[in-house]
Amino acid sequence: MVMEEKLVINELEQGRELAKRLMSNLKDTSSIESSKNLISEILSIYQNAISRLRVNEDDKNILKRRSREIDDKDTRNIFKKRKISEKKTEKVSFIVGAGQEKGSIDDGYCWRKYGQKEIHGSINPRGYFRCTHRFTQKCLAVKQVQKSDTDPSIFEVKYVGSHTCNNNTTSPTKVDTVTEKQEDIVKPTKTEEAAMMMSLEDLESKKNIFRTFSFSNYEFENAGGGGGGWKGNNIFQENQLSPATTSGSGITSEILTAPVENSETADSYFSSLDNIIEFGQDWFWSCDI
DNA sequence: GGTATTTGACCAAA
DNA sequence: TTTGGTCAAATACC
Repeated sequence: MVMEEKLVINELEQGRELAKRLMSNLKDTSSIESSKNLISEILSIYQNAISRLRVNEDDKNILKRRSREIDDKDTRNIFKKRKISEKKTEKVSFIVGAGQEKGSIDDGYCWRKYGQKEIHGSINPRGYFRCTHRFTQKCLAVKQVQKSDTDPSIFEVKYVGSHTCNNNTTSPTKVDTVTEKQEDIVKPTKTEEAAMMMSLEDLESKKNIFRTFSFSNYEFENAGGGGGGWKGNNIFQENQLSPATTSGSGITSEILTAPVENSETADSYFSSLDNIIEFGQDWFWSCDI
């Protein structure tokens, strides 16, 4: 690990410890001054960490440029990564609720598994699914499901192509995707739409927050094979947002811890945090908390 | 027996 | 040559 990264981790750990102390302080209303000092320290530490990361990013960009120059001179020994498909895809991260590691994911459609592949650099294999009605109705929808390396409770699902079939599973809130004008993009069910936030090709963005779900009836790690794992009671259950950050296979999402009293909470929470970091503690103290 | 999953082989992209 | 995506025979389940 690079020295700079160690420093960042160290700073973030300090921040975490201070936040813990702050939390205990806040229980005691008499120590408001102490709490303010702690928050100032936390903000300062996070600011440092962010600055370091930004400097690192600049360094990486320089290295990338140099690397490209070298590539131009000699491309024979450099492995080129497969270009991302130009087809529009939709990537969604799902969190499987506690005790549901072998639970299921239902998105309102019937899927049939046609392959599984070990992915270079990933611990977990990627499952390949196509619409059950591929041959009967020439539905070309495909999806890829992979368990997150960093958090086994998270499934990363990539949809490719759109459903042209009429049939789907039992989801009563299913919307008709055929009528949608979004070519090549799978329209999620209304249940999903109401319950999650999706990101298109921009999952690196820190403001993309995924609402999370638990599933039933999805046999991702099919132990026994056979016997229709996709039919039955497909119930989406909305979970509380839980702290998790996933990365892997180029699919990255951030899921934020926040109370979900209403649907805007997570967004405003992140937005506030962002503002605090961007504008510093002066802004912070000028706000009513 | 019908249907779904598993898994090694094959192919194309980079 | 490596890797990701798909095919299809073998296998398992209902």
